[in-house]
Amino acid sequence: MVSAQPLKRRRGRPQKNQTGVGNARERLLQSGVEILTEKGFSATGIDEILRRVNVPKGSFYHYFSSKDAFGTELIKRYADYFAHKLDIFLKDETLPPLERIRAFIADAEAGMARYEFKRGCLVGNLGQEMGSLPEQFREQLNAVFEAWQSRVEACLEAAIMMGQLAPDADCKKLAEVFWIGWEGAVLRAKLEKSPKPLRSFTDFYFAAMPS
Amino acid sequence: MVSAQPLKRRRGRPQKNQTGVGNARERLLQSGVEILTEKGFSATGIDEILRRVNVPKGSFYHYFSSKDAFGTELIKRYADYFAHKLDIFLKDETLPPLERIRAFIADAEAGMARYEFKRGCLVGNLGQEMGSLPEQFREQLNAVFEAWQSRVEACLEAAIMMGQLAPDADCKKLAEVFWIGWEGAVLRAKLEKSPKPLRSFTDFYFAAMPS
DNA sequence: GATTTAACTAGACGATCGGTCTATTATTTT
DNA sequence: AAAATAATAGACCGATCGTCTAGTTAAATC
Repeated sequence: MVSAQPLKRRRGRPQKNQTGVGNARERLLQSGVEILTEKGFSATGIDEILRRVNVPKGSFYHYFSSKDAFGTELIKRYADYFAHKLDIFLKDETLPPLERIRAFIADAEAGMARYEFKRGCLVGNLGQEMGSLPEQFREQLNAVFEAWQSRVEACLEAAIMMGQLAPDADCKKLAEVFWIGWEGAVLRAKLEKSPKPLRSFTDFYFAAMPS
Repeated sequence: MVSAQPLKRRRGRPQKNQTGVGNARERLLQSGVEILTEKGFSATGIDEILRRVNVPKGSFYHYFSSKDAFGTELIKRYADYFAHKLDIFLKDETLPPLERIRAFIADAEAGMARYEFKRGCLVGNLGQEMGSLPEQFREQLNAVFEAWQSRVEACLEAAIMMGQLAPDADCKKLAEVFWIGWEGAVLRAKLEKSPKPLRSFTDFYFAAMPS
Protein backbone atom coordinates (compact mmCIF):
# COMPACT_ATOMS: atom_id res chain seq x y z
CA MET A 1 0.00 0.00 0.00
CA VAL A 2 1.44 3.26 -1.09
CA SER A 3 -0.42 6.24 0.23
CA ALA A 4 -3.84 7.30 1.45
CA GLN A 5 -6.35 9.94 0.42
CA PRO A 6 -4.29 13.11 0.72
CA LEU A 7 -3.08 12.92 -2.84
CA LYS A 8 -0.54 15.61 -2.11
CA ARG A 9 -0.01 17.80 -5.11
CA ARG A 10 3.41 19.05 -6.04
CA ARG A 11 3.95 22.73 -6.44
CA GLY A 12 4.21 24.34 -9.81
CA ARG A 13 2.61 23.53 -13.08
CA PRO A 14 1.47 19.92 -13.20
CA GLN A 15 2.67 17.43 -15.73
CA LYS A 16 0.59 17.02 -18.80
CA ASN A 17 -0.05 13.28 -18.71
CA GLN A 18 -2.63 13.97 -16.07
CA THR A 19 -6.17 12.63 -16.29
CA GLY A 20 -6.94 14.86 -19.22
CA VAL A 21 -10.59 15.31 -18.42
CA GLY A 22 -11.60 17.25 -15.38
CA ASN A 23 -8.96 19.89 -15.27
CA ALA A 24 -9.18 22.32 -12.40
CA ARG A 25 -11.28 24.95 -14.06
CA GLU A 26 -13.87 22.45 -15.16
CA ARG A 27 -14.03 20.81 -11.77
CA LEU A 28 -14.48 24.16 -10.07
CA LEU A 29 -17.45 24.99 -12.25
CA GLN A 30 -18.91 21.56 -11.75
CA SER A 31 -18.77 21.65 -7.97
CA GLY A 32 -19.76 25.29 -7.99
CA VAL A 33 -23.08 24.41 -9.57
CA GLU A 34 -23.60 21.58 -7.12
CA ILE A 35 -22.97 23.67 -4.05
CA LEU A 36 -24.77 26.79 -5.22
CA THR A 37 -27.91 24.96 -6.22
CA GLU A 38 -27.94 23.71 -2.66
CA LYS A 39 -26.83 26.70 -0.63
CA GLY A 40 -26.93 29.73 -2.85
CA PHE A 41 -24.24 32.29 -3.53
CA SER A 42 -23.74 34.26 -0.34
CA ALA A 43 -23.73 31.25 1.95
CA THR A 44 -21.07 29.49 -0.07
CA GLY A 45 -17.44 30.35 0.46
CA ILE A 46 -14.79 29.90 -2.18
CA ASP A 47 -12.77 27.76 0.19
CA GLU A 48 -15.56 25.23 0.42
CA ILE A 49 -15.65 24.83 -3.33
CA LEU A 50 -11.90 24.50 -3.47
CA ARG A 51 -11.76 21.92 -0.75
CA ARG A 52 -14.39 19.79 -2.40
CA VAL A 53 -12.40 19.40 -5.60
CA ASN A 54 -8.99 19.63 -4.01
CA VAL A 55 -7.85 22.70 -5.89
CA PRO A 56 -5.70 25.36 -4.24
CA LYS A 57 -6.83 28.91 -3.92
CA GLY A 58 -4.15 30.18 -6.24
CA SER A 59 -5.75 28.28 -9.07
CA PHE A 60 -9.15 29.80 -8.50
CA TYR A 61 -7.92 33.30 -9.10
CA HIS A 62 -5.90 32.09 -11.99
CA TYR A 63 -9.06 30.98 -13.74
CA PHE A 64 -11.56 33.52 -12.44
CA SER A 65 -11.06 37.17 -11.66
CA SER A 66 -13.45 37.20 -8.69
CA LYS A 67 -16.21 35.31 -6.99
CA ASP A 68 -18.69 37.41 -8.93
CA ALA A 69 -17.09 36.49 -12.23
CA PHE A 70 -17.22 32.87 -11.15
CA GLY A 71 -20.91 33.25 -10.38
CA THR A 72 -21.61 34.81 -13.73
CA GLU A 73 -20.00 31.88 -15.46
CA LEU A 74 -21.92 29.41 -13.33
CA ILE A 75 -25.22 30.98 -14.28
CA LYS A 76 -24.25 30.88 -17.89
CA ARG A 77 -23.35 27.22 -17.70
CA TYR A 78 -26.46 26.30 -15.82
CA ALA A 79 -28.72 28.31 -18.10
CA ASP A 80 -27.24 26.78 -21.23
CA TYR A 81 -27.45 23.29 -19.83
CA PHE A 82 -31.15 23.66 -19.17
CA ALA A 83 -31.85 25.50 -22.37
CA HIS A 84 -30.37 22.55 -24.17
CA LYS A 85 -32.30 20.09 -22.07
CA LEU A 86 -35.49 22.01 -22.80
CA ASP A 87 -34.75 21.82 -26.49
CA ILE A 88 -34.27 18.08 -26.28
CA PHE A 89 -37.56 17.53 -24.55
CA LEU A 90 -39.75 20.19 -26.07
CA LYS A 91 -38.79 19.49 -29.66
CA ASP A 92 -39.24 15.75 -29.40
CA GLU A 93 -41.72 15.24 -32.19
CA THR A 94 -42.48 11.68 -31.17
CA LEU A 95 -44.63 13.16 -28.40
CA PRO A 96 -47.58 15.58 -28.48
CA PRO A 97 -46.42 19.03 -27.30
CA LEU A 98 -48.06 18.98 -23.89
CA GLU A 99 -46.62 15.56 -23.17
CA ARG A 100 -43.18 16.93 -23.98
CA ILE A 101 -43.58 19.45 -21.21
CA ARG A 102 -44.73 16.70 -18.90
CA ALA A 103 -41.67 14.68 -19.83
CA PHE A 104 -39.41 17.58 -18.97
CA ILE A 105 -41.15 17.95 -15.65
CA ALA A 106 -40.79 14.26 -14.89
CA ASP A 107 -37.10 14.48 -15.68
CA ALA A 108 -36.67 17.51 -13.46
CA GLU A 109 -38.47 15.81 -10.62
CA ALA A 110 -36.26 12.77 -10.98
CA GLY A 111 -33.26 15.09 -10.88
CA MET A 112 -34.39 16.61 -7.62
CA ALA A 113 -35.18 13.20 -6.14
CA ARG A 114 -31.69 11.98 -7.02
CA TYR A 115 -30.27 14.50 -4.59
CA GLU A 116 -32.96 14.02 -1.99
CA PHE A 117 -34.52 17.38 -2.85
CA LYS A 118 -31.57 19.21 -1.39
CA ARG A 119 -30.66 20.95 -4.62
CA GLY A 120 -32.96 23.45 -6.22
CA CYS A 121 -32.64 25.74 -9.20
CA LEU A 122 -29.52 27.86 -9.40
CA VAL A 123 -31.37 30.66 -11.12
CA GLY A 124 -34.17 30.64 -8.58
CA ASN A 125 -31.72 30.61 -5.72
CA LEU A 126 -29.74 33.56 -6.98
CA GLY A 127 -32.91 35.38 -7.88
CA GLN A 128 -34.05 35.22 -4.29
CA GLU A 129 -30.64 36.47 -3.22
CA MET A 130 -30.66 39.49 -5.50
CA GLY A 131 -30.90 41.81 -2.51
CA SER A 132 -27.31 41.04 -1.65
CA LEU A 133 -25.92 40.27 -5.06
CA PRO A 134 -24.14 42.57 -7.50
CA GLU A 135 -26.66 44.31 -9.68
CA GLN A 136 -25.18 42.84 -12.84
CA PHE A 137 -26.71 39.50 -11.94
CA ARG A 138 -30.22 40.84 -12.26
CA GLU A 139 -30.22 41.31 -15.98
CA GLN A 140 -28.50 38.01 -16.49
CA LEU A 141 -31.02 36.07 -14.42
CA ASN A 142 -33.97 37.75 -16.07
CA ALA A 143 -32.55 36.90 -19.46
CA VAL A 144 -32.33 33.26 -18.43
CA PHE A 145 -35.97 33.13 -17.51
CA GLU A 146 -36.86 34.77 -20.76
CA ALA A 147 -34.86 32.21 -22.67
CA TRP A 148 -36.49 29.32 -20.85
CA GLN A 149 -39.93 30.82 -21.22
CA SER A 150 -39.61 31.33 -24.94
CA ARG A 151 -38.93 27.62 -25.35
CA VAL A 152 -42.03 26.67 -23.44
CA GLU A 153 -43.97 29.26 -25.38
CA ALA A 154 -42.93 27.71 -28.67
CA CYS A 155 -44.01 24.32 -27.42
CA LEU A 156 -47.39 25.69 -26.45
CA GLU A 157 -47.80 27.20 -29.88
CA ALA A 158 -47.18 23.75 -31.26
CA ALA A 159 -49.84 22.45 -28.91
CA ILE A 160 -52.33 24.83 -30.45
CA MET A 161 -51.47 23.62 -33.90
CA MET A 162 -51.93 20.05 -32.79
CA GLY A 163 -55.29 20.85 -31.27
CA GLN A 164 -54.14 20.20 -27.73
CA LEU A 165 -54.71 23.78 -26.71
CA ALA A 166 -57.38 26.36 -27.45
CA PRO A 167 -56.41 28.44 -30.49
CA ASP A 168 -56.85 31.68 -28.58
CA ALA A 169 -54.61 30.66 -25.68
CA ASP A 170 -52.00 33.25 -24.74
CA CYS A 171 -48.90 31.12 -24.98
CA LYS A 172 -46.54 33.81 -23.83
CA LYS A 173 -48.48 34.35 -20.67
CA LEU A 174 -48.92 30.65 -20.08
CA ALA A 175 -45.19 30.11 -20.43
CA GLU A 176 -44.48 32.91 -18.00
CA VAL A 177 -46.87 31.46 -15.45
CA PHE A 178 -45.33 28.06 -15.88
CA TRP A 179 -41.92 29.29 -14.79
CA ILE A 180 -43.30 31.45 -12.02
CA GLY A 181 -45.14 28.51 -10.56
CA TRP A 182 -42.44 25.99 -11.25
CA GLU A 183 -39.82 27.98 -9.36
CA GLY A 184 -42.24 28.32 -6.49
CA ALA A 185 -42.83 24.58 -6.55
CA VAL A 186 -39.11 23.83 -6.55
CA LEU A 187 -38.66 26.05 -3.53
CA ARG A 188 -41.39 24.24 -1.66
CA ALA A 189 -40.12 20.85 -2.73
CA LYS A 190 -36.75 21.70 -1.27
CA LEU A 191 -38.34 22.86 1.92
CA GLU A 192 -40.57 19.81 2.29
CA LYS A 193 -38.01 17.40 0.86
CA SER A 194 -40.80 15.98 -1.21
CA PRO A 195 -42.03 15.89 -4.81
CA LYS A 196 -45.53 16.76 -3.73
CA PRO A 197 -45.38 20.51 -4.44
CA LEU A 198 -44.05 19.81 -7.92
CA ARG A 199 -46.98 17.55 -8.60
CA SER A 200 -49.57 19.81 -7.05
CA PHE A 201 -48.51 22.67 -9.23
CA THR A 202 -48.16 20.56 -12.35
CA ASP A 203 -51.61 19.03 -11.92
CA PHE A 204 -53.16 22.42 -11.45
CA TYR A 205 -51.30 23.93 -14.34
CA PHE A 206 -52.32 21.35 -16.88
CA ALA A 207 -55.86 21.17 -15.62
CA ALA A 208 -56.12 24.91 -16.09
CA MET A 209 -54.89 24.87 -19.67
CA PRO A 210 -57.64 26.19 -21.92
CA SER A 211 -58.71 23.40 -24.21
CA MET B 1 -29.86 72.64 18.92
CA VAL B 2 -28.43 70.14 21.32
CA SER B 3 -26.72 67.23 19.65
CA ALA B 4 -26.67 65.35 16.38
CA GLN B 5 -27.41 61.77 15.40
CA PRO B 6 -24.86 59.83 17.44
CA LEU B 7 -27.12 59.59 20.44
CA LYS B 8 -24.36 57.98 22.49
CA ARG B 9 -25.77 55.50 24.94
CA ARG B 10 -24.44 55.34 28.45
CA ARG B 11 -23.09 52.09 29.73
CA GLY B 12 -24.93 50.06 32.28
CA ARG B 13 -28.56 49.64 33.04
CA PRO B 14 -30.64 52.44 31.57
CA GLN B 15 -32.97 54.64 33.55
CA LYS B 16 -36.55 53.55 33.73
CA ASN B 17 -38.27 56.70 32.51
CA GLN B 18 -37.16 55.77 29.03
CA THR B 19 -39.43 55.92 26.01
CA GLY B 20 -41.21 52.74 26.91
CA VAL B 21 -41.98 51.72 23.35
CA GLY B 22 -39.19 50.96 20.98
CA ASN B 23 -36.73 49.42 23.33
CA ALA B 24 -33.68 47.84 21.81
CA ARG B 25 -35.05 44.34 21.51
CA GLU B 26 -38.11 45.51 19.64
CA ARG B 27 -36.09 47.65 17.30
CA LEU B 28 -33.76 44.77 16.54
CA LEU B 29 -36.66 42.56 15.54
CA GLN B 30 -38.17 45.32 13.48
CA SER B 31 -35.07 46.02 11.46
CA GLY B 32 -34.29 42.33 11.32
CA VAL B 33 -37.46 41.69 9.37
CA GLU B 34 -36.76 44.59 7.06
CA ILE B 35 -33.27 43.48 6.20
CA LEU B 36 -33.93 39.77 6.00
CA THR B 37 -36.90 40.17 3.67
CA GLU B 38 -34.50 41.98 1.42
CA LYS B 39 -31.27 40.03 1.72
CA GLY B 40 -32.04 36.77 3.46
CA PHE B 41 -30.39 35.23 6.47
CA SER B 42 -26.89 34.22 5.45
CA ALA B 43 -26.11 37.40 3.60
CA THR B 44 -27.08 39.59 6.53
CA GLY B 45 -24.58 40.23 9.27
CA ILE B 46 -25.59 41.04 12.81
CA ASP B 47 -23.53 44.20 12.65
CA GLU B 48 -25.66 45.58 9.87
CA ILE B 49 -28.81 45.09 11.86
CA LEU B 50 -27.24 46.69 14.91
CA ARG B 51 -25.92 49.67 13.03
CA ARG B 52 -29.28 50.41 11.49
CA VAL B 53 -30.99 50.79 14.85
CA ASN B 54 -27.95 52.09 16.70
CA VAL B 55 -27.71 49.26 19.19
CA PRO B 56 -24.33 48.00 20.34
CA LYS B 57 -23.21 44.48 19.64
CA GLY B 58 -23.07 43.52 23.25
CA SER B 59 -26.79 44.07 23.51
CA PHE B 60 -27.62 41.60 20.81
CA TYR B 61 -26.48 38.63 22.83
CA HIS B 62 -28.20 39.98 25.83
CA TYR B 63 -31.53 39.71 24.05
CA PHE B 64 -30.93 36.70 21.85
CA SER B 65 -28.85 33.63 22.52
CA SER B 66 -27.62 33.37 18.94
CA LYS B 67 -28.24 34.51 15.41
CA ASP B 68 -30.29 31.36 14.89
CA ALA B 69 -32.48 32.13 17.88
CA PHE B 70 -32.94 35.62 16.50
CA GLY B 71 -33.97 34.15 13.18
CA THR B 72 -36.47 31.84 14.80
CA GLU B 73 -38.08 34.77 16.52
CA LEU B 74 -38.16 36.78 13.33
CA ILE B 75 -39.97 34.01 11.50
CA LYS B 76 -42.45 33.74 14.31
CA ARG B 77 -43.12 37.45 14.22
CA TYR B 78 -43.45 37.58 10.52
CA ALA B 79 -45.67 34.51 10.34
CA ASP B 80 -48.01 35.83 13.00
CA TYR B 81 -48.22 39.22 11.40
CA PHE B 82 -49.32 37.73 8.11
CA ALA B 83 -51.60 35.18 9.68
CA HIS B 84 -53.38 38.09 11.33
CA LYS B 85 -53.45 40.04 8.12
CA LEU B 86 -54.90 37.05 6.32
CA ASP B 87 -57.58 36.78 8.96
CA ILE B 88 -58.50 40.41 8.51
CA PHE B 89 -58.88 40.10 4.79
CA LEU B 90 -60.22 36.59 4.39
CA LYS B 91 -62.89 36.90 7.03
CA ASP B 92 -64.21 40.22 5.82
CA GLU B 93 -67.83 39.30 5.29
CA THR B 94 -68.61 42.48 3.43
CA LEU B 95 -66.90 40.91 0.43
CA PRO B 96 -67.51 37.67 -1.43
CA PRO B 97 -64.80 35.12 -0.54
CA LEU B 98 -62.86 35.25 -3.77
CA GLU B 99 -62.78 39.02 -3.66
CA ARG B 100 -61.30 38.80 -0.18
CA ILE B 101 -58.38 36.88 -1.59
CA ARG B 102 -58.05 39.43 -4.33
CA ALA B 103 -58.04 42.17 -1.72
CA PHE B 104 -55.25 40.46 0.17
CA ILE B 105 -53.27 40.15 -3.02
CA ALA B 106 -53.77 43.80 -3.85
CA ASP B 107 -52.58 44.74 -0.39
CA ALA B 108 -49.52 42.53 -0.72
CA GLU B 109 -48.68 44.01 -4.09
CA ALA B 110 -48.97 47.51 -2.68
CA GLY B 111 -46.65 46.45 0.12
CA MET B 112 -44.03 45.29 -2.33
CA ALA B 113 -44.42 48.40 -4.43
CA ARG B 114 -43.89 50.57 -1.37
CA TYR B 115 -40.36 49.22 -1.12
CA GLU B 116 -39.74 49.23 -4.84
CA PHE B 117 -40.00 45.44 -4.97
CA LYS B 118 -36.77 45.06 -3.07
CA ARG B 119 -38.32 43.17 -0.21
CA GLY B 120 -39.84 39.77 -0.67
CA CYS B 121 -41.29 37.22 1.69
CA LEU B 122 -39.19 36.32 4.70
CA VAL B 123 -40.50 32.77 4.72
CA GLY B 124 -39.82 32.31 1.04
CA ASN B 125 -36.35 33.74 1.40
CA LEU B 126 -35.37 31.48 4.25
CA GLY B 127 -36.98 28.52 2.54
CA GLN B 128 -34.70 28.95 -0.42
CA GLU B 129 -31.75 29.21 1.95
CA MET B 130 -32.53 26.00 3.80
CA GLY B 131 -29.45 24.35 2.38
CA SER B 132 -27.29 26.46 4.64
CA LEU B 133 -29.67 27.01 7.53
CA PRO B 134 -29.99 25.02 10.75
CA GLU B 135 -32.35 22.13 10.27
CA GLN B 136 -34.69 23.40 12.96
CA PHE B 137 -35.86 26.11 10.58
CA ARG B 138 -37.33 23.60 8.18
CA GLU B 139 -40.15 22.46 10.37
CA GLN B 140 -40.89 26.00 11.42
CA LEU B 141 -41.10 27.30 7.87
CA ASN B 142 -43.25 24.40 6.74
CA ALA B 143 -45.61 25.04 9.61
CA VAL B 144 -45.94 28.65 8.54
CA PHE B 145 -46.99 27.68 5.06
CA GLU B 146 -49.46 25.23 6.48
CA ALA B 147 -50.94 27.94 8.70
CA TRP B 148 -51.26 30.35 5.81
CA GLN B 149 -52.69 27.72 3.52
CA SER B 150 -55.36 26.65 5.97
CA ARG B 151 -56.66 30.21 6.03
CA VAL B 152 -56.93 30.37 2.29
CA GLU B 153 -58.50 26.95 2.29
CA ALA B 154 -61.21 28.09 4.69
CA CYS B 155 -61.91 31.07 2.49
CA LEU B 156 -62.25 28.83 -0.54
CA GLU B 157 -64.69 26.64 1.35
CA ALA B 158 -66.71 29.76 1.98
CA ALA B 159 -66.55 30.48 -1.72
CA ILE B 160 -68.13 27.12 -2.42
CA MET B 161 -70.92 27.88 -0.03
CA MET B 162 -71.52 31.22 -1.68
CA GLY B 163 -71.63 29.61 -5.08
CA GLN B 164 -68.43 31.28 -6.28
CA LEU B 165 -66.64 27.98 -6.64
CA ALA B 166 -67.61 24.54 -7.88
CA PRO B 167 -68.88 22.39 -5.00
CA ASP B 168 -66.41 19.63 -5.81
CA ALA B 169 -63.37 21.89 -5.82
CA ASP B 170 -60.44 20.60 -3.78
CA CYS B 171 -59.90 23.59 -1.54
CA LYS B 172 -56.90 22.17 0.23
CA LYS B 173 -55.09 21.60 -3.01
CA LEU B 174 -56.12 24.97 -4.40
CA ALA B 175 -54.81 26.67 -1.29
CA GLU B 176 -51.53 24.82 -1.55
CA VAL B 177 -51.13 25.80 -5.17
CA PHE B 178 -51.93 29.38 -4.35
CA TRP B 179 -48.99 29.63 -1.98
CA ILE B 180 -46.67 27.70 -4.23
CA GLY B 181 -47.41 30.05 -7.09
CA TRP B 182 -47.52 33.17 -5.00
CA GLU B 183 -44.07 32.63 -3.60
CA GLY B 184 -42.79 32.00 -7.07
CA ALA B 185 -44.41 35.21 -8.23
CA VAL B 186 -42.90 37.20 -5.38
CA LEU B 187 -39.48 35.90 -6.29
CA ARG B 188 -39.90 36.96 -9.87
CA ALA B 189 -41.35 40.32 -8.89
CA LYS B 190 -38.25 40.99 -6.83
CA LEU B 191 -36.04 39.97 -9.69
CA GLU B 192 -37.87 42.07 -12.27
CA LYS B 193 -38.64 44.88 -9.87
CA SER B 194 -42.16 44.83 -11.20
CA PRO B 195 -45.68 43.80 -10.18
CA LYS B 196 -46.18 41.99 -13.46
CA PRO B 197 -45.37 38.46 -12.24
CA LEU B 198 -47.78 38.91 -9.36
CA ARG B 199 -50.52 39.84 -11.77
CA SER B 200 -49.73 37.15 -14.28
CA PHE B 201 -49.97 34.49 -11.65
CA THR B 202 -53.06 35.95 -10.04
CA ASP B 203 -54.89 36.22 -13.33
CA PHE B 204 -54.07 32.67 -14.21
CA TYR B 205 -54.99 31.38 -10.80
CA PHE B 206 -58.41 32.91 -10.67
CA ALA B 207 -59.18 32.10 -14.29
CA ALA B 208 -58.38 28.49 -13.51
CA MET B 209 -60.68 28.28 -10.53
CA PRO B 210 -63.35 25.68 -11.25
CA SER B 211 -66.67 27.43 -11.30
C1' DG C 1 -27.99 53.37 52.85
C1' DA C 2 -25.56 49.29 51.90
C1' DT C 3 -25.94 45.09 49.13
C1' DT C 4 -27.65 42.28 45.70
C1' DT C 5 -29.57 41.65 41.37
C1' DA C 6 -31.05 42.76 36.74
C1' DA C 7 -30.24 45.38 32.50
C1' DC C 8 -27.25 46.62 29.44
C1' DT C 9 -22.67 47.63 26.88
C1' DA C 10 -17.72 47.71 25.34
C1' DG C 11 -14.66 45.47 23.06
C1' DA C 12 -11.69 41.35 22.49
C1' DC C 13 -11.84 36.75 20.44
C1' DG C 14 -10.81 33.19 17.00
C1' DA C 15 -12.67 31.75 12.69
C1' DT C 16 -13.54 32.64 8.21
C1' DC C 17 -14.50 35.77 4.40
C1' DG C 18 -12.94 37.32 -0.49
C1' DG C 19 -8.79 38.47 -2.41
C1' DT C 20 -3.52 39.15 -3.20
C1' DC C 21 1.01 37.78 -3.61
C1' DT C 22 5.35 35.25 -4.17
C1' DA C 23 7.60 31.10 -4.97
C1' DT C 24 7.88 26.93 -7.56
C1' DT C 25 7.52 23.94 -11.37
C1' DA C 26 6.11 22.39 -16.15
C1' DT C 27 5.25 23.52 -20.78
C1' DT C 28 5.63 26.20 -24.86
C1' DT C 29 7.94 29.42 -27.74
C1' DT C 30 11.95 31.31 -29.56
C1' DA D 1 19.48 26.48 -24.39
C1' DA D 2 17.02 30.51 -23.00
C1' DA D 3 12.95 33.04 -22.26
C1' DA D 4 8.16 33.44 -21.76
C1' DT D 5 3.96 31.54 -20.25
C1' DA D 6 0.72 28.41 -17.70
C1' DA D 7 -0.52 26.36 -13.61
C1' DT D 8 -0.17 25.27 -8.73
C1' DA D 9 0.94 25.83 -3.61
C1' DG D 10 -0.06 28.11 0.21
C1' DA D 11 1.15 32.01 3.26
C1' DC D 12 -0.83 36.23 3.99
C1' DC D 13 -3.99 40.52 4.15
C1' DG D 14 -7.63 43.42 6.10
C1' DA D 15 -12.41 43.04 6.90
C1' DT D 16 -16.07 40.92 8.85
C1' DC D 17 -18.31 36.94 10.82
C1' DG D 18 -20.85 35.14 15.21
C1' DT D 19 -19.81 34.68 20.02
C1' DC D 20 -18.49 35.69 24.64
C1' DT D 21 -16.52 37.72 28.95
C1' DA D 22 -15.82 41.36 31.85
C1' DG D 23 -17.48 45.17 33.05
C1' DT D 24 -20.70 49.41 34.25
C1' DT D 25 -24.89 51.23 35.78
C1' DA D 26 -29.65 51.54 37.70
C1' DA D 27 -33.27 49.24 40.10
C1' DA D 28 -34.77 46.21 43.64
C1' DT D 29 -34.12 44.39 48.13
C1' DC D 30 -32.99 44.53 52.68
